[in-house]
Amino acid sequence: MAAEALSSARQSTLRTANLGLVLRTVCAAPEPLSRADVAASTGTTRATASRLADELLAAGLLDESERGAPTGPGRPGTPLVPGSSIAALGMQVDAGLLAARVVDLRGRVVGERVEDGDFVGSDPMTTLHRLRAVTTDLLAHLPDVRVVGAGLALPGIVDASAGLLLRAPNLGWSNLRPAELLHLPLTPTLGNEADLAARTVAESAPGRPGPHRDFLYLSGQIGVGGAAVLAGQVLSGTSGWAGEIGHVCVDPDGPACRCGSTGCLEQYAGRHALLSGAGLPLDAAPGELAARIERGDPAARGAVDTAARALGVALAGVINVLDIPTVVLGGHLGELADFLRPALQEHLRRRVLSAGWRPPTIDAAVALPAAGATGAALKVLGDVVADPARWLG
Amino acid sequence: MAAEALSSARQSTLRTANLGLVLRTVCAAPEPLSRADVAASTGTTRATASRLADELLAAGLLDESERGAPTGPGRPGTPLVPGSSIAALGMQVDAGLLAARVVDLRGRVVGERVEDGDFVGSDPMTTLHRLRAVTTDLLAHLPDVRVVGAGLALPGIVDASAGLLLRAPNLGWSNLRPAELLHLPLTPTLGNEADLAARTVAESAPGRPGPHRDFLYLSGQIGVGGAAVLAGQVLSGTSGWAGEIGHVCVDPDGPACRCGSTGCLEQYAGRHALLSGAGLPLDAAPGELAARIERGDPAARGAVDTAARALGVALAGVINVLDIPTVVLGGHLGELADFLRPALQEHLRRRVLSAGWRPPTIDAAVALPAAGATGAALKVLGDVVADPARWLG
DNA sequence: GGAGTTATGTTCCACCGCAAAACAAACCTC
DNA sequence: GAGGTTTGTTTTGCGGTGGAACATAACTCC
Repeated sequence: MAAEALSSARQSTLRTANLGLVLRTVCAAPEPLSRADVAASTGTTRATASRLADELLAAGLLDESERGAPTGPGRPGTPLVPGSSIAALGMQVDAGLLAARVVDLRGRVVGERVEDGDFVGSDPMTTLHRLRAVTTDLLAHLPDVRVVGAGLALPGIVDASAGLLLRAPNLGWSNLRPAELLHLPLTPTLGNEADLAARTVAESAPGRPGPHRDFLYLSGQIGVGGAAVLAGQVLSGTSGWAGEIGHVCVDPDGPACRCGSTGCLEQYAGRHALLSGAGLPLDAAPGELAARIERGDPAARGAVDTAARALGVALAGVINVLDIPTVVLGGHLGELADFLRPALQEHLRRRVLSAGWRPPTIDAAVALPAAGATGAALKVLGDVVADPARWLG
Repeated sequence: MAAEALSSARQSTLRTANLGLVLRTVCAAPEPLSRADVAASTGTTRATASRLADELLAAGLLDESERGAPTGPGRPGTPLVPGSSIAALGMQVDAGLLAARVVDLRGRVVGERVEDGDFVGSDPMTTLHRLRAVTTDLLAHLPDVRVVGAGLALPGIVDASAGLLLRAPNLGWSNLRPAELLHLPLTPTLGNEADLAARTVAESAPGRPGPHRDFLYLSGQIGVGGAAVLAGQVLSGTSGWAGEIGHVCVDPDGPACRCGSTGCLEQYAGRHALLSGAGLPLDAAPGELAARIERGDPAARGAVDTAARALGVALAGVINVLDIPTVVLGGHLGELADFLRPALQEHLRRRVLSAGWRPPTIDAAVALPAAGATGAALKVLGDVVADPARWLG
C-alpha cells in the first residue's frame, strides 16, 4: 500500500513511536497535561507514560511547569508543557521583505528581525548576505535556547532534498543554492513560501492543530501561490511543483501570461493585475485598494470583482477535484477577503458540485508579516515532534 | 502531525505491523520469495520472518508453492505466494453494464459475470435485484475460496461510512442504500467507480504496485470522472466528493452544464459531447468514433481536437496544483488515447508550468470491462493485506 | 487537627516480541 | 561420500510495555 520504507518494527520502534506520541499529545493539548492525563489520552499505563515523559524531560523536549490552583481531591499532577529551550530558525526572502524568526516548541516567537526592501530582480549574493547579517545578529541576541534547525521560505520552486532553488520568477533567481551563499552555522532546508505559510494555518504551534486541518491556502504575493492541506499535511507533489494555482487557466481565450499559457489566474488576481485594474500604480500600498473600494471607486470595485470571478473558476476546479471546501486567503488576497467574499462565494456556489450539500467557506489568514518564516520554523519543529527519539542523545 | 488515532504502540502492535509487512512484501514481489528472502528484504532476522510467515500460512493468507528448478548451492528455499483461498467480491453498476467479479489474493479472477444493459434512469430496486441474482449465481459456482468481503462500485457520490449513495446522475439514482436492496450475505462497502478503477492502475494485484504510483486517472463514462492517486493512495477528499474533474470549468463562457455551471469539461469530453460533435448518434459504439477518425472524417477529428483542448486546460490546472504529471485515460477516453495524445500533450506543454523540466505523460488504461468491480475487490483485499492480524483468528 | 478518601506518580515483576547465535536440514560440488 | 553453502528452526537474552502494589500529596469530614 503506502510506499513506506520496508523496514520492520523492532522494540526500539515501539519506544520511538510512543515517545513521539507523548510529545505530540502534550504539544497538541490546549492546556498543560499531567503524566496521568497523558496516560489517559494515549491509552498507555501511567507507568509507561511517566517513564516516557521523564526521558523527554531529560532531553529538554518537555518542561514541568508550576502547579496552578489545586482543583479537587487527590494528589495534584505536575503539569507538562513543551520544552521552552528547544527552538528553530525560520527565514524568508520575498519580493518585499527579508525576515528571520526564531520560534520555540511552545510556538512562541523568541526573537525576530523583519526588514522591508525591494528584492525584485535583486542579486542573490547581495540579498542573501544581507539576510545572513540579519540572522547572525538575531542569533547573537537570543536568550538561552537551543536552535535545533533552520528553514528558508522562498517564493518559487525548490528541490528541498537537493537544496536547490529552481526558479523564483518574482525575485528573478534561478538554479542556485541559497544555503551555500548564506553560509550560516545551521544549514537551512528550503521550502516554498506558500507551502510554509499554509503550515501556520494548519498548526497554531508545533504539533498543535490550527483552525483548519483540510483547506486550500492561497498566498497573494506578486504572483498567486497556493497549497492544498489534507489532514494537516501540505501536499507537496511528486517533486515540489505543487501549488501553482496562479497558473491554473481561468479562460483559455484570456490574456497571455509570461509562463507561456493564456488566461492564468495570476492575470486576474495577482497583485499587479488588481492594482493596474484599479488604476493604481504597481507600488501602491496594499491597503490603498481596500480604501478605494470603501470609498466606492468603481475601477477598484471592478478589479476586485474580476479577481473574484477568476478565483471562483480556479478554486471551484480545485474543490471539485480535491473536495476540500475550505479556502484560506493569505497575502494581499487575505487583506481583500471581505471585499472578495460575497462574489467569490456566489461563483463557488454555482460551480462547485457539492455546494448544495456543504457550501464552501472562505476565511482570511491572520495577517502576519513573513508567515513563511514562521512556517519554516514550524516545519523544523514538526520534525522534532514527529520523531523526538533522534534528539535524546 | 498526522491525525492518526492517538493510540499507543504496544507489543502486539509490533506483531501486527510485522505480519502486515511480511504479507505485503510477498504480495508486492514479482517472483515468489523464500522465508530468507523475506527476512532480507524486510530487515528482520530469518527467525522472525519465518515465525511470521508460519502464522500467515496457518491462516491461509500465504501458501507454500512447489519449488522450481534448483539454482545453486545451499538448501533451496520454499517459495511463498499469497494465499489462493482468500478472495473478495467486487460488483459494479454502471450506465451500460452490471458486473460481479471475485478476485483472489494473487490478483487472479476466480469468477465473474458481466451483463450489458441500459440502466440509465433505471429503477434501483429492479436493477439491484438483477445484480443480486447475478452475484448469487456467481458465488454458488465458485471454487473453494473464502470470500472475505465485498465492494460495490457506483458512478456517483457515495458516503462509504454511511453506506449511502448520495447521487448518481447517470443512473438517475439518489439517496439510497444499495446494500439493503441487494441483501446479500456479504454487506458491500460502497465506492466511487473512478476511484476504484484508478486502484486497478495503482495495484496490479493486491499489494503489488502497478505501472504508476502517482497519477491522475480519468474515467470516461457518460460523464467524466477522475481520481488523483498519490503514493498509491486514492485521494478521496474530506467526504467523497473528490474526483469530479468532469465539472472543472474549462471556459467560463462555455455552454451551460446540467450541474448549473458553465463550460464544464464534460461538455467537451463527455461521451455525449464527443459523439454528437462527431455527428454520431448517442448510442453509437465507442469504437465507431475511432474508426471515423482513421477514415479521416473531419467532424470526428474536430470533436476529438475539441476534447483534447478542454482536457488540456482542465488537466493542466490539476497538474499545476498537485504536481502529478502522469495522466492515465480510462473508459472511452482510453480508447481514444492515441487520437487525443498529440494535441493533449501539446496543450499540456504550453499550460503546465513544470512541463519544460518534466513533460507530462499520457497513458491509456488497460481496457477492462467493469474495472470498478475489480477495484472494489482490490480495495477489500487491500484491507486484508494492510492488517492481516485481524484475519488470523 | 487527625483519620479517611482520592488521585498522582513510582517501583517491581511478568509477559510479549524481536535479535543474535547456535543448530539442524537440504542441496550442490568435487 | 565429504566438505561447503544456504535455508529454516530452536534457544537464549534483551528491550519495552502492562499490571499491581506502593508511596505521595492533596482534599474532606468529623
